Amino acid sequence: MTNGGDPARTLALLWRDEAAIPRRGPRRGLSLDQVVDAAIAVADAEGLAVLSIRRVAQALDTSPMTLYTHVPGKAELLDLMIDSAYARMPRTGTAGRPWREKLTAVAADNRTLFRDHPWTIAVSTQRPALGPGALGKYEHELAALDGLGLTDVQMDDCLTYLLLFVHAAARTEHEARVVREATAMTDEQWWAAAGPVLGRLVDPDAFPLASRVGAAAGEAHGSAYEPEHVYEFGLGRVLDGVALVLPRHT
Amino acid sequence: MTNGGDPARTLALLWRDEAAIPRRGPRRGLSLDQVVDAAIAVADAEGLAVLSIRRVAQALDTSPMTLYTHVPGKAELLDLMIDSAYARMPRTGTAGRPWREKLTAVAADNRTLFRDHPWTIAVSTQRPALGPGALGKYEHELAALDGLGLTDVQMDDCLTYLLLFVHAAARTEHEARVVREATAMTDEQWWAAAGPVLGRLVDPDAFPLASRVGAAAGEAHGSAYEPEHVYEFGLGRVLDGVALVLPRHT
DNA sequence: GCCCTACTCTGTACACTGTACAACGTGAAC
DNA sequence: GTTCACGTTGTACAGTGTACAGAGTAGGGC
Repeated sequence: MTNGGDPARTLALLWRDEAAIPRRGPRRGLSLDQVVDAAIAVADAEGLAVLSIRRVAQALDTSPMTLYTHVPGKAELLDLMIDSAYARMPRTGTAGRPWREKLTAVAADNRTLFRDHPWTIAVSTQRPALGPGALGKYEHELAALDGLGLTDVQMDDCLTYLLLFVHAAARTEHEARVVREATAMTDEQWWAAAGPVLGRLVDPDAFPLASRVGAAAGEAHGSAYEPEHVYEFGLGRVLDGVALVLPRHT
Repeated sequence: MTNGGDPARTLALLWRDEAAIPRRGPRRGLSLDQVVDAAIAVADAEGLAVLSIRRVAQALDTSPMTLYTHVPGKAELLDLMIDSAYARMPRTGTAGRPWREKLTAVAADNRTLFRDHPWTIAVSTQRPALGPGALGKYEHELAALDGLGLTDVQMDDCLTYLLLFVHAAARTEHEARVVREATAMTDEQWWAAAGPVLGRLVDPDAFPLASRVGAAAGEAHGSAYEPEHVYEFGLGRVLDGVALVLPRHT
């Protein structure tokens, strides 16, 4: 999705490198920040699927091709959007608190990011666009793992693992909401439509465990996936897993 | 991505409901399985981004609109593709082995699925298309958690948690490969291009932890994300986390 | 054996995407 | 004052899912 072209060009944009801005020609009618902010506004309000160059240009009351003088392409625009979202996301201060609280706060901050800007869930973070936002985020999150007796590599491992979980949980939660809105059907309505047909087509005795456990899980949390429960259960297991890596298991 | 229209219609297709096949009209030149298999072949070979109704029709040497007599739309086609992949994925037998081995095998089988059919990573599994493949998969995976003293709800929780991790790990691994191929650049080449520019633009003292830990992690596993390491480390933590849920911690 | 009609197959059409390209006007540097 | 780098813009291309309408086919009822 992202990672468009020349890394050097993208970095110059991310860090607003003054050496890269041209000295000749007409004045620009728009600043880079205006373009990025408009793109974020569109993505927030209407989703990544609706985000298009034409749509952003429309929001800025200019022509689509004008944007290409500010940004090399859509991929780089996404890089800039992500870094801007990183720079503005919450960074809860937890200095002096127990490590479990610190990591819970890091997870919560990331969850807030994914909820406020669901489009961040879908863009790749491989070869991250290392802008000021991404670096500030990484620095802040590493602080939660500092001083626990972990090696540098272990700190990175644990953080990667934690964020992998939060990202995945946010993705399923977001998918659930998208499906609900796209089908204009709650899970209850969906099951009401699917259940009887399923009952007619499939023999429960052929899938005894699936029938029993599926029914129990469906009854426990409202019918299907309960994102809140997935997150709470998962985060608990993640922290338990990390605890065993710490020199003093606390 | 998936979850198109009428659940009843989709279920009838998934279970190949004979009551739903029409009795009148000309003979069809194609079977549903041919359509699904052709779509899977295209997605395997060329990726989900290239998978289009026109492309599948071309592979079957027919016209695009013909496919719509077999399948209501692209969403339902994806449901059918997924269920077919589920039905054919490996199900390693681990009866009588310790629970850790069982869950490791479940994770490995899913990882194999995601590697053999990377497009399965990107399609939503919310409100899963409950076809024979999905049910068989669920039944088999629950067996790995049976008899450990867990409640039904806990069995579902632990399985969901494990699969969430494998899915997320597979996603980052796949993204890394896509980025590498799309940019025609190895991570080393990318860093060689980005590193010096980054060094010129950013002051390491402003991000002390990030600089130190990032460098250590980059040096430990080749430059950036090492998917194999992420998987091994993560799976270990997942199993440690699950262990504490078991009545007898073993 | 015949007809009706449910069905399959297909070409065309619409609104949408990212962005290459070329033409035109602007304004800073020499 | 001239030059030419640069910003702005309209048009164009190849692609997407699928609605719709027309044409041809064959099973069920008589």
